[in-house]
Amino acid sequence: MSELMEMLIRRGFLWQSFEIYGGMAGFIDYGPLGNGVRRKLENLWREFFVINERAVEIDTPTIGVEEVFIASGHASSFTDVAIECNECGRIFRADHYIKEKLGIEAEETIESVKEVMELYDLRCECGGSFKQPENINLMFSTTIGPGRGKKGYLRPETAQGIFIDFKRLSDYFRDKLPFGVTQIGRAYRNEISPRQGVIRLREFNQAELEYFVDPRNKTHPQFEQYKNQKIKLVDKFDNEHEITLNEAVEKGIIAHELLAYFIAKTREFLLKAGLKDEKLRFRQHKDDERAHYAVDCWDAEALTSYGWVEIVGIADRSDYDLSKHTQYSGEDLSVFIPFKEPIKVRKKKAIPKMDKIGPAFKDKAKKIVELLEKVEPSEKIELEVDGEKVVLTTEYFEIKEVEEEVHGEKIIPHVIEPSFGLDRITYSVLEHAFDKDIVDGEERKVLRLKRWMAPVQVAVLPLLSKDEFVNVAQNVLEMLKANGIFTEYDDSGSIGRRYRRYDEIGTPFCITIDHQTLEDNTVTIRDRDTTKQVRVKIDELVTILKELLSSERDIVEFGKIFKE
RNA sequence: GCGCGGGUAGUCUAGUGGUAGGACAACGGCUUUCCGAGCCGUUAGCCCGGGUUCAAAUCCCGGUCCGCGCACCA
Repeated sequence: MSELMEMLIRRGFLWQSFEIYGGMAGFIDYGPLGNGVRRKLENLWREFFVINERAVEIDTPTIGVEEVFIASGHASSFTDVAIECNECGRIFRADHYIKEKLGIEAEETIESVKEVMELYDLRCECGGSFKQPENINLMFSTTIGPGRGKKGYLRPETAQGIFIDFKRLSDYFRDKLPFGVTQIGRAYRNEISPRQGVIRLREFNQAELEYFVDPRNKTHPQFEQYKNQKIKLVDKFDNEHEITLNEAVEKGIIAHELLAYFIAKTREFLLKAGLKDEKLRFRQHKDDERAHYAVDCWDAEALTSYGWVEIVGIADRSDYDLSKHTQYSGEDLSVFIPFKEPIKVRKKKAIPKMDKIGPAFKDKAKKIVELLEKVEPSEKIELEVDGEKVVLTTEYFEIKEVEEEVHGEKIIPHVIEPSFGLDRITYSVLEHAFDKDIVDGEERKVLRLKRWMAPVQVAVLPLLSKDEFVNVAQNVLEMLKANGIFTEYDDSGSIGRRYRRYDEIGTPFCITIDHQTLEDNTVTIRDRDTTKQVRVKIDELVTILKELLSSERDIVEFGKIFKE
């Protein structure tokens, strides 16, 4: 185990879930400190992607009824057909294996795979024969209600909950594009072989923004502020670029401005969270790598001890999801976009002759008239009414040219989705912050978190655990807590030992109550990164700490240096 | 899922069939104590299940977790 993981477990950032029952791969518990970091990351995310966008946050169930995932395509594309060798026991994804060995594009169904296997006498690399192909579904399934109940799945992404609520959401935004909807929550994937602790989990935390736009206008008013920023890009042909976002869009490396905007904003967010710029890059998905719903996708990747790890996916999902849900639910999930000026359109229309249609078709007449409205008029019109074919000639309608005013059009919005893996980001932040240096000739472990990301922001430490120091320290502690600062108190062990304790978990500031405190009501603030101390009045402590915690200013600006 | 290697206090580690030992950490105390000081004391462990044996941390089987490789990762 890495030195970092050892510390994270020992100090209460992360633990193996179900540990006393032997554990289960793919699940982790956030201890007090890890949970603190993740919460702070979530709040930072809200600041960026909810408050500072035209966006809202919602919360929908983690269980979804089967229909949702049939429509979304997860029920089929999430299911792989697998074949297992009788001899060596290896399992392959059938379609991949067939393509690799035979060069055939096999359909991903059991029947199709079976056919190909028999036809070509498909064998394993080791020479063994294969068992019957089987479906492997990577969603967790469950039953809603008692008995046979209703089939449901644990959601593999939070996004579907947003798409399903689209009508309500569009209404909430008064049908005006663009708008964004976010959700922060758990999602579940029944990974075959979860590895690398935090990196591949079966239950994980997502923060997703679904940004609905007019497909003809994939721009963003705030793009200005990012367009001249240089960024590291790896395109789908593995070419590396270091160019401005504007150029990337103009050269067609990034499909459009809106994707570029979210790439830039994501980068800004990740840097603010504490990821190191030199360990961050954006990589475009290759054509065969993209999810079934995506037309273009860029990942933010962080360099960690596990290599480059995907931490954010920024995808253009086009109208895939809304169209699918329209199709499967029968609900109209389009948005009416008015033209600036209504336009006049001359067109031919079939005007029904009610006195003929009524007697001839009786109860079907009403439906026929409705359908007639929608079809291209011609001398002879064929319609399908309740599964029955009806042929109409000009006996039943006349063709007229009419002028109509059209005020707008219905379109299905496209959706741009920045999707964040909070667990991976939390871990990457911790790994990038983990450092060692030498203080007074001794090695020290220090977690150089951004101040606003630290789970314990301030530690209050009496120099001696004697009543006169302890009493003052307790008062300072209460004062800081009352002002919303995450503060801990510690009087156990020598002062040096305690500084090390808080360095290790990334606490940016230690307040020490010493002999001089008792004389003049001043305390020292010690900076985690430099170990410098300044002396300030207790009365000014809250104001100074708040300023320090929300900025990167140096403590020496705030008081007399007590110790270099 | 397959193969290989591991699993001993919170952490690291010694222990090849015969009373589980140490270091660090944590906790209590002593020491006028500003960068992991010292001294005394305390808490705390053989991954789980089965088998072999008079006797299993140790040998065997199965499971599980961790690491690595293969496969998988919409």
